[in-house]
Amino acid sequence: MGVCPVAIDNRTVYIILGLLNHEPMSGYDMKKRIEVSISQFWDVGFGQLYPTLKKLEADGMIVRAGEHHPGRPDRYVYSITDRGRQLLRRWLEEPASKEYVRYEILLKLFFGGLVGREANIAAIEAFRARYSGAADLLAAYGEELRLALGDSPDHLYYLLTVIFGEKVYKAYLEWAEEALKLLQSHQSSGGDQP
Amino acid sequence: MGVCPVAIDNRTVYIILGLLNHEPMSGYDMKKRIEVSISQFWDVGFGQLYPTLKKLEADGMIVRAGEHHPGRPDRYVYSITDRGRQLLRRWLEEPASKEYVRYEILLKLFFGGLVGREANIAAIEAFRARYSGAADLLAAYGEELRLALGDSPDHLYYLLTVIFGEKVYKAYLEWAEEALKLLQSHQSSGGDQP
DNA sequence: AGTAGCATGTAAAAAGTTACATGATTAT
DNA sequence: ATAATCATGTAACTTTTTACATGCTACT
Repeated sequence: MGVCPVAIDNRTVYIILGLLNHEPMSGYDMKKRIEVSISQFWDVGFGQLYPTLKKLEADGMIVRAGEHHPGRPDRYVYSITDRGRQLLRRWLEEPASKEYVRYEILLKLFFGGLVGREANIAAIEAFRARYSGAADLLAAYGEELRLALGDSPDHLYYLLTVIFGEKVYKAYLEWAEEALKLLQSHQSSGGDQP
Repeated sequence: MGVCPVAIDNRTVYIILGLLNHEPMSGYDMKKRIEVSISQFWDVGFGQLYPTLKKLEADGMIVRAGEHHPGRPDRYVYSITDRGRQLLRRWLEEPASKEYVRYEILLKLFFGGLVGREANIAAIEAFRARYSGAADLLAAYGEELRLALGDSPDHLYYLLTVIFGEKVYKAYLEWAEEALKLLQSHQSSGGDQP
């Protein structure tokens, strides 16, 4: 009591607690769950996951049940405790921090005058390729979720995050189209030295 | 030669080189420039900027001209060297890394079932408030840039990054509207303990 | 007299990435 | 046989954030 033993800003903590609040699972399970949904807006690697699990257990936010299947890899299933659920709820009720983004493509375009049209067009094409498939996949997943909305109160919340992705990916693709048109209409002379 | 002395993944390096490629300036100047434009898609703090300047100078990518105004704070103006320009160009021609995003609001909504409607609605309202003003400001800046397109070949590239922001912010706001409507139509029973 | 801006930095801590290490099982 | 998946983790490194430290000038 008194001193808070768990880091406040470490979102890995809350991702773990959030997943365990739904059902007990192993670190490996968490990683898989994260990959198919959460990673789209907040990714977590093994290098963060396993150490954070240890810390959360030491602080009594989660408990570990060792499952030693002889002849198979160890598998430790974690569950959330009441203290952990409290911590999770406290975080959920705090205002969310500002969005954090890093777009290397925009960095390169911002300084794009140095290299000329072709390199910049190629960069935008690559960007578009990254999202044209992803947008369709997300839309399909969104459709599934919309149909299964009644199955669980959580589905509505999952859907909100999927709709976010749908809109943002659509914005990405529209931008790529417009950017390519703009670059093609303004023929710049390229940035190579004479 | 042989070993590359400058870190490959440190984008602060390229932001510095990109700015200096345009004109010589001090670290403090760079920070201000970054704040009004680049920070929207890649922010850099003083704690990264000054140490990176030292390293770039040690590696011969930039040179420092000391300006000791007696009675005023020291001011060191940096310029890019040919080696620095080479490094910048090499980076510009490489494919851009994948976009990196962190949306805490989506994390909270994903686990939003635990706290009930009001907290989630408040989070989305706060998100909307963050961007409704920003979107207008960006649009105004975009208009200026469109009118001044002929003044410099760089303006077209700046405009591309501004259009990106316009589209993405618009997507944010549309999502917020839709999300609020969805939450209000599906009256969930709240997540508090009985 | 106090605040804001100019201008430089450092130190420590936190967060995140990457690579490595181990070893079983299952599918091709 | 070989590759992929299951399953755990550690160590080193890089990156980023936060807080601190200094001191002058100009404005209110």
